[in-house]
Amino acid sequence: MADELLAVRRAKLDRLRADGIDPFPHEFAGVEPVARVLAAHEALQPGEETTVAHRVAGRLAARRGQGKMAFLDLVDRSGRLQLQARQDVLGEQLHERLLTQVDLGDIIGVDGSALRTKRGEISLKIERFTVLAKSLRPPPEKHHGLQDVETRYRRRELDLMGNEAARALFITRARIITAIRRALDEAGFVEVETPILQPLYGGGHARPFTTHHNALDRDLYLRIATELYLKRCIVGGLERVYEIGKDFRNEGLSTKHNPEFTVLEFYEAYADYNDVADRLEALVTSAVAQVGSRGEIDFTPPWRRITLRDAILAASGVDFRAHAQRDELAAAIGDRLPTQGRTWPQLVDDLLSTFVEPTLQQPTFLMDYPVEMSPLAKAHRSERGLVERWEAFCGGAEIANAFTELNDPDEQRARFDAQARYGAEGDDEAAPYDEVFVQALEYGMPPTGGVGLGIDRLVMALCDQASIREVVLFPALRD
RNA sequence: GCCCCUGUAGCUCAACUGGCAGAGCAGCGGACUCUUAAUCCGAAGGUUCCAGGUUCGAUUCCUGGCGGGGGCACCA
Repeated sequence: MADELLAVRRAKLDRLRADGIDPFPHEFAGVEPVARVLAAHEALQPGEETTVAHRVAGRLAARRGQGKMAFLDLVDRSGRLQLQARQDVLGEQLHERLLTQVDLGDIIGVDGSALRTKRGEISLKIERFTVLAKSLRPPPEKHHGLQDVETRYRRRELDLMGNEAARALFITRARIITAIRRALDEAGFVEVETPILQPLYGGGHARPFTTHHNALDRDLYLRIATELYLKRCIVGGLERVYEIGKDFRNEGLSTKHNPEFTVLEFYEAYADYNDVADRLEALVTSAVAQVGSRGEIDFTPPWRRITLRDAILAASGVDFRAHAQRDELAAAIGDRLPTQGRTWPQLVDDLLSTFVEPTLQQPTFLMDYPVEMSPLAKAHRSERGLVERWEAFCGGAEIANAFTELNDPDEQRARFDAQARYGAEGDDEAAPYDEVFVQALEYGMPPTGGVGLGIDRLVMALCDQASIREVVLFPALRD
């Protein structure tokens, strides 16, 4: 019974204290990662012992043997190391304490000397050990790990503790982000932090979360994007800026959507959407170089670039450019999609998500979107009615979105007015008018290319994970 | 919000067509100085998610609820 398991561990805690041992000491200096110990003794022959001293620390993960010699497995963030406990080394009292008062799951520190056992495993012969933190609850099952999906998400610490693959994945995630940050820094970008609490949300098409500031007695929104603030940094002359952080969207949960998600946005003055496409390829390439890529997707540049029009035409036979009127387009679609009550831009989006998006397994840029779908993008230099925008897809999902940024303040004002009309017609995701942003453009923003990249989606693609919950440490769940 | 699947010991999983709820790991007692999913002996461990219903009898079938997973819708 659970209570008995807890009581046993409590009793051992009391026993340690009774023996004058602090089960929660303050520090344990000079610890080496176990991977370094293993690497240092590769050359040892089976049965060979050394006097090379090492100090390691970590969680006790397994124990074999209960007699005068026992083997223990110690796990730290770098790996797993076998410890050899010998009564003739430790003495009867300490040996007994190690085997009876120390439990699986306890954090212990060990001083010992390296050897390779007769069976060939590099190990540390325990000369001294220290309880660094007594574990009062039983750890996950030692060889199946923690399997229950709900518990893995809700109690991620147990998932990380019990499942090597989970630890490895989140380390990989961190390395991907580091690689991207380094590549941007090396390209002369300035990392900035813009408000998460915003008086007005903007930069995307989504419903926001609302919160309240007591002292100001006013509602604030959690940002849905960093776009408008980052462009104000461009206006101010920073020229190359980026931010990596959380955006929040008040929408449903799915394997591809978490209400808070990590996004990279970067803006580059004097660049257009073609230039920033090249840069995104380069960023992802540096991430792949750091961590490799599991799965079927080949991120080697250049990625396929195809216009949205040609992609939809090839997949569905419908040319949305030939049907500028809503009813005409609906007629061309016929009964392949429900068209009732859908607007022209929504129909284009339906064609994209139904016929094209699922087929985009390998990295692909879809170029040139209708202006109605893109209030912050600059008009296409040669195609009337389109803007210079692309979205990047892989594994059947969108990972990035970019445009040549609209920097004409009068046109931006007109685009906001159009959004306001959509809002009045009932689109509760229409972008709100942002006068401060438009005034910033009036001071002059250089021609600029900007990109938003979904970090969680990228990690999913690089790590071959089907659910965003596998790549977010603490995903949103129902209570 | 809708559809499908799912919930059994601390953990990982069994339990035939409705017939005494079981095993492994962990824990407990014991044996063991080169084990590595250590092994062996012994004893224990349960509100089968919750509430009803059908039945002589429900982990099993039915209804409702709660939680989870997947899909749809939503979501650029």
